[in-house]
Amino acid sequence: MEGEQFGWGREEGGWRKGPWTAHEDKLLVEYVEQHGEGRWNSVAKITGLKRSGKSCRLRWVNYLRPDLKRGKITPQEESVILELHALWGNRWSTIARSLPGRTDNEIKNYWRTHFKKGKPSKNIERARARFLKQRREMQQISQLQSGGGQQQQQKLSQDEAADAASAVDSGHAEVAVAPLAATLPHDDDGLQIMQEMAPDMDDLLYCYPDMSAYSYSYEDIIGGSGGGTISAGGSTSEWSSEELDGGATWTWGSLWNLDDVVDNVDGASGACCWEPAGTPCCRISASLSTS
DNA sequence: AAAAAATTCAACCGCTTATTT
DNA sequence: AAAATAAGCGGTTGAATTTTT
Repeated sequence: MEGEQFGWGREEGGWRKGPWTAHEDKLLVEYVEQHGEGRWNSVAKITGLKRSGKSCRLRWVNYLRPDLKRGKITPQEESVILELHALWGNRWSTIARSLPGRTDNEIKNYWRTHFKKGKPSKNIERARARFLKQRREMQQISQLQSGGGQQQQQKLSQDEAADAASAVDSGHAEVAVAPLAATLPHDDDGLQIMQEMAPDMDDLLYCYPDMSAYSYSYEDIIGGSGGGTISAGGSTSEWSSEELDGGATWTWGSLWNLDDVVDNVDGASGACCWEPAGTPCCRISASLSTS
């Protein structure tokens, strides 16, 4: 008999259930090699495997298929997921069609564990905490050395952040985003946090090393849909975000790709607006550099 | 060091849609 | 044309693993 594995691998109504054993996988793979995909109910008849057709199909589609991509979702794939989820909602299989080698199940799991509203990813929260802490420390240091030749970049963005803070009261925020620097904090997925967009808003702008960027926005900012543009180096990219299943208290702000923007782009800028009356709009102006 | 809490993700369920008989 | 069977979809579950206390 093949490994009567512990756990919930059980028999029920004639069908085996629970985790698949290596031997079961082998039987299924051999069946597909011989008969092709489909006709899942005959797997049991032909191979003697005690699994329902439904179970066989699932195992093949989600795990055994040779064209599956294994390993972690890449930052690029993540952007696609975010982008398409904004567009299509929970149409996982539709989204999966744009991600070769990834299954709807995998994408659904990824979304739920990383972006489910009201539950932003631990990684991002950790990175945020690290970022805020570092910023606090920086402020203390620059107070101690007040007058000293502190990094211009830092000064600049602080000044502009102050501008933004006052602008936010009138419903507008304009914030400079500091150039990408090696010292910026990053989270475990390789995200780099560039700068808070607007201090009053609980909102961060994230940027990948490859210069694709998106922002996450938190509850008190938004409850609806938004959209806007960001442009740099002569190319403009539009973005929009739908409202999540009515009355969302949390959603990501949007994303934009600067994929086609290369080399020392200065003065990238964009604007976003959120629909529900009374919610603040913010204008983003970024200064990005790839070196 | 151990226990508890949190996270992950493979696999399940019920329902819908498509295909076959 | 209708019933039966298969495939496909999305939400949910829970054992195993990882992280935190």
